[in-house]
Amino acid sequence: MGGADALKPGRRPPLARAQLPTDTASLARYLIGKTLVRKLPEGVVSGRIVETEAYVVGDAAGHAYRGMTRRNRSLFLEPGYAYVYLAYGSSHMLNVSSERTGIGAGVLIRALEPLDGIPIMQHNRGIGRLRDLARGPGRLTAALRIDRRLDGIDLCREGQLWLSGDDSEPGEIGESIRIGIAREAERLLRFYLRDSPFVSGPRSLNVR
DNA sequence: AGTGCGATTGACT
DNA sequence: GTCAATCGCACTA
Repeated sequence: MGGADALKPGRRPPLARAQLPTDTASLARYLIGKTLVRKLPEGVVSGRIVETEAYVVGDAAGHAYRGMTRRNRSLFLEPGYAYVYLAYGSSHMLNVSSERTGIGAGVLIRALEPLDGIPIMQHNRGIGRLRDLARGPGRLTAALRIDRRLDGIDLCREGQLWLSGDDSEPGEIGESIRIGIAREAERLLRFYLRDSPFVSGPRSLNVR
C-alpha cells in the first residue's frame, strides 16, 4: 500500500491558473479528467471530474445573466475560483469561475469518480455504493463536505479545496444538452467522460 | 416584509 | 415513472 504517502496532499499539486482555458466551454471540457481535492480533518478526499456543464457569457440559464448579486459575485472572478450556492434548500452546487475578471460565467462540476478518502465520502453520504457517492452535483458536494463557506476560494491553491491533475488524455469526451434547466435548453454545453459509470443523467443523454 | 422559485435528491407508485 | 422537501436569495413594494 502507499500508506501515508497516498494521503499526502503534495501528491496532488494545484493546477496553474495560467493553464486554465479562459473560455467557459473550453474550461468545462478541460476539467474532465482533472482531480478535485478536499482537505478535511479526517484526511484528504478526492475525485476525478467526469461530468461538467458550461454556463457561458450571455447565457439566459446562467446565474450571472442578470448581473452581479451578493450570491453570484464569485462568478465574476478570474478563472479558477469557487462559486458555491444552495439549490432547492438542500443541495450545494460547486462551480469554477471562468472568463476574465468582471465577466460572470462558470463551469458546474456535476460528477466525480471517487479516488482518495472513499471511507470518508461514504460516511459523509451515509451510503456505501461507490457509484453513487459523487454522481450528481449535490451528491459530490455532500461527499466532499462543500458548502457556502467555501464560496470564493481559490481552486488553484492548495488549501481546503483545489483542482489538480495533469494533461494526460482523459478518454473520449461526450457532449449533450444540460440537465435540469429550461432556458437555452438546446445548447450542447454538458461534457462527460463517455465510458464512465460515475456520470449522472439519463442514458438517453449520454450517447453523443 | 412578503413572495416565488430553483443548475436536486430521495422516497415512493 | 411521479412528487414533494427545503431555504437562501432575488425580486417587488
